[in-house]
Amino acid sequence: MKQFPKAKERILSTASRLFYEQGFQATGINQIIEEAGIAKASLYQHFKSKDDLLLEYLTISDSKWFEHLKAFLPAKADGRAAILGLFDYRKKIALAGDSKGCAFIRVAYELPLLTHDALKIIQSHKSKLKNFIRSNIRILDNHAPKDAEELTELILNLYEGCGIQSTLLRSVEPIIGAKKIAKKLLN
Amino acid sequence: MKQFPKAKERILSTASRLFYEQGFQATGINQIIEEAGIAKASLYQHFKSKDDLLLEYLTISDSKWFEHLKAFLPAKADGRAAILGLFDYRKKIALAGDSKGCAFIRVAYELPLLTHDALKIIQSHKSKLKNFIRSNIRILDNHAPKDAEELTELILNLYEGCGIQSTLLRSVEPIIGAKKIAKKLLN
DNA sequence: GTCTATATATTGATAGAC
DNA sequence: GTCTATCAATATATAGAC
Repeated sequence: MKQFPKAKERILSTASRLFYEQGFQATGINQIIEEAGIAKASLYQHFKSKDDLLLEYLTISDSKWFEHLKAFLPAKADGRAAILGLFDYRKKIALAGDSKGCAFIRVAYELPLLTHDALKIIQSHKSKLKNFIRSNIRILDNHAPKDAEELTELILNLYEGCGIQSTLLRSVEPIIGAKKIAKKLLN
Repeated sequence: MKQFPKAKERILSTASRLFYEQGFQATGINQIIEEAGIAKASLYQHFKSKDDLLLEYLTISDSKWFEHLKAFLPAKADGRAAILGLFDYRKKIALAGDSKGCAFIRVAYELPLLTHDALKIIQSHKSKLKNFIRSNIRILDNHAPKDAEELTELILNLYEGCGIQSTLLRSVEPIIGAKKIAKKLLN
């Protein structure tokens, strides 16, 4: 029988939590092993380096984010409802006590000299987000493809912009306001 | 006769450059003094701590940002031209070789447990930016105040959103696209 | 696989001479 | 005000016993 939770999983979940709450650089290996309750050598048994831990953190955060979005949205939400649900999703996360904004933006802005691998994961995540918006715009849009693409960019920027405002102001108001605007844009 | 540049100024400009290029935590006191060409004790003669250096960096960046914007915009630009100029300003900065995105967002996202003072400077900066947009919207807007405020938020989110996209993708295309959209919104 | 103990480098900050 | 020398703490990472 396998232990639950296994050491590797405990390390990864602890590191993920700390990376998000404090930032990557502000989180030391020592704090991770202490809070995970394992020895330092055990961490390096499972992860090559701290950077390796970051890659796994980003990979898992990416898949979890979309899983949770899917679980959050009403089963048959598509088109307009799906896009508006995206703002509700952001609002829900922002309201969850200790939100620090988008985890991927956090890492990208903290580490301007990011490794190629880490940046690729982040860009891939945001690309999938844009695809999500685009495909739902196309469902409802009866305009030319060019207009649909422009609306996609507008909604995406509105979404990212309100996330920034919300994080800097420590308030959900920018998200609420952005959703109202999105509602009109999608009429 | 005073030296030029004085030690304090050399420290601050070196620290500012490194904070922006590498991030705050990734920049050590040792690197700052080495590149500034002064002794460590001299740094602590002028600045109480590294956090103190951060506060001065943010304060100066704030005022310089608006100075440079003013200098960048055509003398009589107001209303529509001023807002579109804002996107050109962002584009110009993004094209300047080593751009790492908005300095204030960088700090806020890197340091989620920011001191009250630092966060206040950042929020103040973004508040001034919103005021800039709002006042220029009001010049051209003949709608109700409520609509003007909504348009202000939309433009602000569009501006911040394209900054994020541009930084993550290492491309100016999101800024160019956002300006096109802004142009239509302001018609 | 997990542990203790250690290695080496670097961190932010200070004491005290000049 | 500027310097050299040094501080204690912490960083990431590894060696080797069990």
